[in-house]
Amino acid sequence: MKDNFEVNIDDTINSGQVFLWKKFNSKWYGINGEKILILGDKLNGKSKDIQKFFRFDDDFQKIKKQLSKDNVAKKAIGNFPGMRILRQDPFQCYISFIVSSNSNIPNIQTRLQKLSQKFGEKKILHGKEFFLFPKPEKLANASIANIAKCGLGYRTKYVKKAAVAVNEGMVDFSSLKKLDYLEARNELCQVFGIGKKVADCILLFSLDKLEAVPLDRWVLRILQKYYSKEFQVTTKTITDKTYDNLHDKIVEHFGKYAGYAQQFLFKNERENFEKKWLG
DNA sequence: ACCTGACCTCGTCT
DNA sequence: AAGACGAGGTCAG
Repeated sequence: MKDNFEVNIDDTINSGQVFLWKKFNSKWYGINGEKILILGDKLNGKSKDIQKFFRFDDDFQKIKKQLSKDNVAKKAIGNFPGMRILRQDPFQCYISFIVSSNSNIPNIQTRLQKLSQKFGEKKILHGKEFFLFPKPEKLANASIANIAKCGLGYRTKYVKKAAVAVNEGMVDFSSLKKLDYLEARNELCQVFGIGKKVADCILLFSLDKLEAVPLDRWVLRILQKYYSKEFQVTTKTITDKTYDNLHDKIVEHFGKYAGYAQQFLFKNERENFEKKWLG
């Protein structure tokens, strides 16, 4: 709680967790489900929404200290000491990462903007126009043809089915939060279009499972580059079984905050390669 | 059980 | 300027 002043908003927004954020006149405006969040230079610690979103309930010093036992992570944390993991609106997070498969950040952002514009509620704030993230019901009842107009390609049917699953109660986020990590991941993977990587993103970024470690191309690259002794990763993509084996070893190595480790390593490596973030 | 290929679309790079 | 390339995966055979 006491080190909230350390939060680096830019680094946090630009770490591939969220996509519906824009900066106007040095203020960030973002959509989190049914809410519009506004962030100035410093966090307004009074707002409950902001506290929840930035996970002020986490003992950040303790987490950093624990992860710093690993030298590579320590360096990444040193470079981005104010980056946090965000606690997002679960439905938005769920759709966001389903839509992220085999794509890059500008692409993902465009798709989500179009979805919001087409199916989300319009709001005017500070004289600017915003669209809230669509409600599950709205997406569930949307036609395949209309969803497809948002440039989702083959992910169209994933989104439709995933929204229906939530709308009909097959997927219930508050129940998932109560399950342990692996049970919750198995549940999410039942949804058409959600594999282990996407499930891990949803769990880490919206369902409080800090031991979730999304193993994407970047993380695999990082493991090859810096952890050839600890984890033998040789391929660009991995099978389901390798995913689980690797995940077990990673949690063993980093501990229960492994998800935070992943985020620091990911951010650091992407910055090395100057990948694009949000505008 | 593993492995491989196909997959939509779009921004970027030639 | 048109064409190729690849991007934070998943599913099906």
